[in-house]
Amino acid sequence: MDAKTLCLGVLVMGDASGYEIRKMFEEGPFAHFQDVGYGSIYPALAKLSDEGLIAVTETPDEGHPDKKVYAVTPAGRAVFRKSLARAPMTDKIRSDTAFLMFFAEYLDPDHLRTVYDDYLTFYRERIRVMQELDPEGVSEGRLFVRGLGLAFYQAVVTYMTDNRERFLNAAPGNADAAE
Amino acid sequence: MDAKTLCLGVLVMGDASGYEIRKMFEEGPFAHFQDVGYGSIYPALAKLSDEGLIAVTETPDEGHPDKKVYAVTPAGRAVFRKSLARAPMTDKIRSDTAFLMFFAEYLDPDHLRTVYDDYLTFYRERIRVMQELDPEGVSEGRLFVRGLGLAFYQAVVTYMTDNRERFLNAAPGNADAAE
DNA sequence: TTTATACTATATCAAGCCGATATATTTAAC
DNA sequence: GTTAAATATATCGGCTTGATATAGTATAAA
Repeated sequence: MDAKTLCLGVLVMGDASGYEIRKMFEEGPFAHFQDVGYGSIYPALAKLSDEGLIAVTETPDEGHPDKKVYAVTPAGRAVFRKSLARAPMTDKIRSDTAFLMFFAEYLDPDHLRTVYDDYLTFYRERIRVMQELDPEGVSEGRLFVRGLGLAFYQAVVTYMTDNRERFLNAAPGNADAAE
Repeated sequence: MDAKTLCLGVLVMGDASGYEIRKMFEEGPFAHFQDVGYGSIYPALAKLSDEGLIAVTETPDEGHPDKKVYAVTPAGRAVFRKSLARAPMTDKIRSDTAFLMFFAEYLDPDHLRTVYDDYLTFYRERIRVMQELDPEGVSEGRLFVRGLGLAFYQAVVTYMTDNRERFLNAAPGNADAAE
């Protein structure tokens, strides 16, 4: 999904600024399966605005300087619906930590242990935060996707907890460092 | 991880051509947690070559035309090890399918069902392929990462199998199509 | 046998994305 | 009273992505 579609998705749920859209992907409901940064959001909003798919309202007062709140237009809603009607492309998972663990034998054992435990801590914390959501009034889609995310994070934590000692001891550590 | 490090990683396991490197990420042992295409691989190999981190051997005969086989140099091995010594950045998961399911209420129910079942089929097949690997002579790191991948794919399949009927029936379908 | 399809193999390109950075105000903390 | 964090918009170079071009080889079908 391109940045334009992601922005439209956030806006069909309610008006938002570029900053607020970013927060949705950083900490909000999309954080565990999509990401888009300012460098994509602001150009996307400009293009969507040009195409008449969203409308902007500038609010100069209200504390912060020149906040621009965007709202999706009926045309924007139609375009968003059409985007969803297409077959989605396959998932993309990029885990540098998995790549690093793949090469465990090339690593200093202490570094491997640190990376391993930081990774576990990160996902345990993420699960904790996700479990806090109050399901009251939340859409079926959002609840389902949250459950899916929880299921696989929990699988990762379980696997890594169960195999921790075995893996950290089995990895020879710095195998051919003196080559 | 940038394309250069990913290429170095493949090459420390054994000499390979650009085409063979690509296959490692398309179908090989890295397929489920990293991806890199020709558009990144060939420029990366050129740069690594310039920097003396890999050496190229052209084999004009042997059937195919001008196949270039790359081998990592001692300097390349050192650089690769240093890359792994850094703290890896957090995982990036981009699931357009999850995004689509988040907005289930905006979708045609038949389309949602099709996407849902295609997704399940895709991951069931991926699990089947991953389970085929013969663990004989495979490194600890590779076995661990494969187990991790299997664990979370299985979690996804289990969750989606268990919640299929509930979700597909609960999603109202085309909720506000006539707005 | 010829034709078509798939595979091996390298390479480039436009469009778009990513991470970092710049700028500036406001709120919160110490 | 000062520092740090949060709010807020925006840009930029470098890199990645997906598509495309090119071309020989192997395999299978007609």
